[in-house]
Amino acid sequence: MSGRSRTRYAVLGALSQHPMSGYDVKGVLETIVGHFWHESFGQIYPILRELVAGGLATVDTERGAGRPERHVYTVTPQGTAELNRWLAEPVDHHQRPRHELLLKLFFGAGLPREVTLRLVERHREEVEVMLATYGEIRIALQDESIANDRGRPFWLATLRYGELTAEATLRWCDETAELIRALADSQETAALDGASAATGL
Amino acid sequence: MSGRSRTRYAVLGALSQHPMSGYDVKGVLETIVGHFWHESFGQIYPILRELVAGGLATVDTERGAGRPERHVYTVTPQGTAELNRWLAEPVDHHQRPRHELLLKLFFGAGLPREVTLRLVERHREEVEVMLATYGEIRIALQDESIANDRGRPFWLATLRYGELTAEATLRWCDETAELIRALADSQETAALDGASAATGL
DNA sequence: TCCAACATGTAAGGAGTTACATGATTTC
DNA sequence: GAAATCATGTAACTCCTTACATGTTGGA
Repeated sequence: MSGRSRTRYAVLGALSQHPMSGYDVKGVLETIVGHFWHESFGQIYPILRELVAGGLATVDTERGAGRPERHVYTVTPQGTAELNRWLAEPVDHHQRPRHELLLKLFFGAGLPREVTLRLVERHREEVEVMLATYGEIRIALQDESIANDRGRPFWLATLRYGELTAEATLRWCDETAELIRALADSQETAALDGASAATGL
Repeated sequence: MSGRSRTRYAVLGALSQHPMSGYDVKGVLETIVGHFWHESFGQIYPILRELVAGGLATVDTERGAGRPERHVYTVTPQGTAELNRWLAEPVDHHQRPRHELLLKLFFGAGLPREVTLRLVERHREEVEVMLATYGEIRIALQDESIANDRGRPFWLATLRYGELTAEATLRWCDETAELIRALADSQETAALDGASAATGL
């Protein structure tokens, strides 16, 4: 019932691909969707229960000899309707992001230049790793088993979003690193004066 | 004491600019920092209390005749040390983002093309608004009162981040809208067949 | 006269993470 | 024999938002 938790829709969305277990839902959310969404088991399992209680999904329990139980969830027509209703709703633009690096830079003028530079360089490395991950996802999406899936163009679009913003971020990192280096020359003495206070020693 | 709440550092950061009230902290966080950070009063006031209790800040209460009380907080040297310690720490890369639009697109292949198109176009409009806001912030940062502030280059850098990623997003929106339109032609019949089921009617 | 801005706080509750608890099967 | 993967769930706790409660000053 509750407010604006989007977890139920992420789970419903995963199930809409094909029936699967809670463990599988987590897997889907971690791999292809992982670069822009995530859910923990602590969220997924209770939600699956709610979905069944609300008639949006059904469960089948598979028992292999001695194997752990496997609960396979299937979306009902009501579940599909509820998912599609939400998908068509305008995006809730209300949640503002929190970007820790930017916060650190914003208040980091008093730090020695190597420290802020390091922050930016580290971020650059992480973005490079992300870009590499996108490359892997792109290869996975070339698999012929999904070549004709009607979802594929949209999956590629979400990937493209990651690539374009990552590339922009890379450019920003280079620009900003350059800026900090340029700043260093004119602030050399100030940085030295302030170094001990700035690092709190 | 707690885990990884960054609220205390955001507040400490605001106070590090100059002594101010809780109301002012909110103001700072909403204006120049607003495009990449936010805090609610429900967080700010308790944190200010904690900061004083922990010796990281001090309070002065201003009483104008009949006016509401104004509590002005000042960072102590320990507060500055604690802030700088955190600022120099590598960014906690652990928090993955949640991008609602991408989630909707990812699972939205079954929707009529106008619906997904609308989602993308709406996003484009919002990004344009953001870019306009950045323009206003840029003008505010040209004010001569802060022209010599050593923080200014860093403030401009955070702004630049917003601009570069917003521009990349704009490009993505155009590309994706084009893609959806192209898709429509080949999926016309499928869209018509599935329209009633897709909208849940 | 009313509204916006200034100003401070608390309480309830929702959202989400992390750690815990448990155990089988498969692969190296 | 160990580690990774498959598999399900709960409990405690943190974080954060929202709503509530209250009151002043200044401008349109």
